[in-house]
Amino acid sequence: MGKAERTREFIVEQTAPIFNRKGYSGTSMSDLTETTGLTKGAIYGNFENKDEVAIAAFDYNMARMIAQVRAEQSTHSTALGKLRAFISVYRRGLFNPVLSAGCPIINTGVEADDTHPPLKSKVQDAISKWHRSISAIIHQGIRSGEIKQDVDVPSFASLMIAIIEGGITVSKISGDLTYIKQSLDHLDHLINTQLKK
Amino acid sequence: MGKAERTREFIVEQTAPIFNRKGYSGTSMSDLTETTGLTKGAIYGNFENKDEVAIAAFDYNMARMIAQVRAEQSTHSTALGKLRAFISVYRRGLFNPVLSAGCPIINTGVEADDTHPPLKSKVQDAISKWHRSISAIIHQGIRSGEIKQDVDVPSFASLMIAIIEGGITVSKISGDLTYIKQSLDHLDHLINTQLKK
Amino acid sequence: MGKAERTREFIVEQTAPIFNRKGYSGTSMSDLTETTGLTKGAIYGNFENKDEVAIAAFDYNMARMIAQVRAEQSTHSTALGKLRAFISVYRRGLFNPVLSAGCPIINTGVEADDTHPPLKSKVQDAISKWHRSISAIIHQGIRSGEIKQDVDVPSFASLMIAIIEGGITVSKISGDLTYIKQSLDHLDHLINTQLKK
Amino acid sequence: MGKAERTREFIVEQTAPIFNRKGYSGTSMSDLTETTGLTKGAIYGNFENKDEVAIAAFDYNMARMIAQVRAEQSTHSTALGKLRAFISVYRRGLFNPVLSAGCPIINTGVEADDTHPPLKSKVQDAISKWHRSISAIIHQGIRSGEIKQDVDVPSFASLMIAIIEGGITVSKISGDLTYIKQSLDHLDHLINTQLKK
DNA sequence: CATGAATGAGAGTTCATTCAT
DNA sequence: AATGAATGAACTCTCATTCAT
Repeated sequence: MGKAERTREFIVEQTAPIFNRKGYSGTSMSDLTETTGLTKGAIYGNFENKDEVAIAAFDYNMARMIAQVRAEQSTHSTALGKLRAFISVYRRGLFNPVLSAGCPIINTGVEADDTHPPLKSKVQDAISKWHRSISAIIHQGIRSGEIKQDVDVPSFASLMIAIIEGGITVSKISGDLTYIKQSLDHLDHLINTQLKK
Repeated sequence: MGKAERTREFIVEQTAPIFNRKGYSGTSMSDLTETTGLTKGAIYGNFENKDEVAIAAFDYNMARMIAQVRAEQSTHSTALGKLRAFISVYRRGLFNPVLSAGCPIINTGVEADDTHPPLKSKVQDAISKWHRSISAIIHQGIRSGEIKQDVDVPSFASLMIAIIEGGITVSKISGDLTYIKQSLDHLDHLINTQLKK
Repeated sequence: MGKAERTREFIVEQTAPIFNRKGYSGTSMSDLTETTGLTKGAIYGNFENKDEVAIAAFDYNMARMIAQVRAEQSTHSTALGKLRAFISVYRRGLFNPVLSAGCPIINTGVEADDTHPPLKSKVQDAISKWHRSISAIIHQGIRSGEIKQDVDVPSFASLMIAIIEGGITVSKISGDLTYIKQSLDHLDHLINTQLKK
Repeated sequence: MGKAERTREFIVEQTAPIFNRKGYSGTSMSDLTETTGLTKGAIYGNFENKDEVAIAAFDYNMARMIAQVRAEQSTHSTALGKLRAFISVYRRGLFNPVLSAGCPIINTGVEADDTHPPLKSKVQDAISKWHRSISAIIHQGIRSGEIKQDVDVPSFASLMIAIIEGGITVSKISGDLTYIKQSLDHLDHLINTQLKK
């Protein structure tokens, strides 16, 4: 890994939490220089502009979350276990460095939706990918006989995402962990009653 | 209502949708003058600063939503009907002028959480109030015999809010109405199976 | 004249000589604020961007030169007199506030040619207009019988412009007034021998 | 020629046309690295700073033009032939690689005049040298009996330079070759009528 | 009260130059 | 010598806010 690439990664690692916490327009280039200890020139030497840093930061935040889910999933061999891995990651939720400022999908999506097409598109991709990932796991569980055959897979995936995101987001902005707890408990219950044979 | 108050209301009505769509920092004072057709001075004559407009806009958006819920509730005399009124309002959801840019609670809360204490506090109040309102309706339903006695009222209220907000928010940012539909359908189901006697 | 328009004119008057002296890219917004005593906001309140100031400054410089020529021409009723008015203005040349930093057509054209299409186009318009103006005067002199009938009008106009611009520009950059003096003396001679009947 | 000197020449050859086209401040160090394929360090290893490259580039452009004139002059043994060599070089003018962006004397002089003393001084030297060169040829023609004795030598040299530079510059910025053509045709005529015995 | 020109701090960005490797 | 990442001053431009009219 060359020096440039290392610096690029360093900048992204350091600034990704700030973008997640303060949003795209709430994060200034000066925030980035203060956090990294680098100068503006150093950041512009490694990124075309602020957009590119923000996009890399979103990618980084997503990659970290996906890595956490994968790590959790790797300890489970069943489809239901892999599904519950999402819940486990979000249950650690606001104590988890990536999610402590709320889920990057929502944080980024809510701001970008009407103001920042490139980020919006990134967020939409992330949601689609997540939806496909959940669906694939359920299908695998159906094939393996763990999960009921008559499940409406895309609908369940949509509901699962909505419940998780609703829970974490309302807990984050209200400061009350009840929301995420109730959401995830309910989701566990749904998995046990609606999916599990 | 004096002229000043009428101008104040006019400004709030015109600018509330912009704040909901573009957020606090994404909305400039120039957006406000362009939308209202007024001058800077007219806005500063009626509001101390941008914060005060934003807060009034949030209040206005919330008041409109509450009014819609109240209108819907007034056509129902049962607790379950009143509860389902929330669902009806959000089901019209993204076709509804107030919610077309997503729920103001989430839109405002997500941005304000780490950057704007006064708005954050407004959002938290709105969530608490909503939670209390749902709880009160359930309690009333219990007293009237419509709703099971052993319901965990605060937990149900939390879950209800999380599911609604998760659905509308994920639908908004993904552009896919499935999320809100599945969420509200599921919530209807929960009301029928977990609350209704 | 409203206040905005007065400020706009003030900015242009004050900054036009700087643009002519230092060029477009050599003139910074800070040069403009220092010269005018205004703030950046005041300039940006009256002009879209630096380009717009530069274009207005070029127009202003051209207008001043044209005004000088017109004033000189108004004291002559003959075509030859009107033609010699151009020479008179350039003869005062480098002692004249507008031309003291060289002719704005050349100064602007040389820089803009490969770097600034809008200014380049302005300069080309100015040259065409000047060419047409000279041609029209010669034609009028032919009609009135002052000027020989067989003159190649466009060629003479082109030569006249080239000689004037060559003289003033070489004098400006060499610091030696001989060039402009010889050029204009020769041009006078050409008018007397090639045009005058 | 050592390696360092070869690199230096390579840089100058490659960048001289850019400086002539875009000017000193319009040419960035990045333009130089892109054009040469070298790195910043390579350029700073061979030149103290951008000024030094610009000066070397001006010298190179002038040397190329002088070489073209010399080559043309070497095919003529008479003073008038040597004088007409200047015209020939400028007649190829805008089709000639060195002059295609206009004459470096004017391009550099106009920008440097009020902003860059070292380049300005270079330009002034070039003009003086040219003036002396023309004067020497005329004197030689007088001595050899080709040229009239009563010619005002310095004045003719000044006029000649002004006409050439006016022609090429106005043609360059207007995009109309008439100016340079009329200027050089007229100069030929002047040589035949005012100098030639 | 309303106007809108002006303020001024700070935004994102560029670029000649330096220096550890 | 050459590299190219990093510097830091200066650049163009924005925007919430003020205040003379």
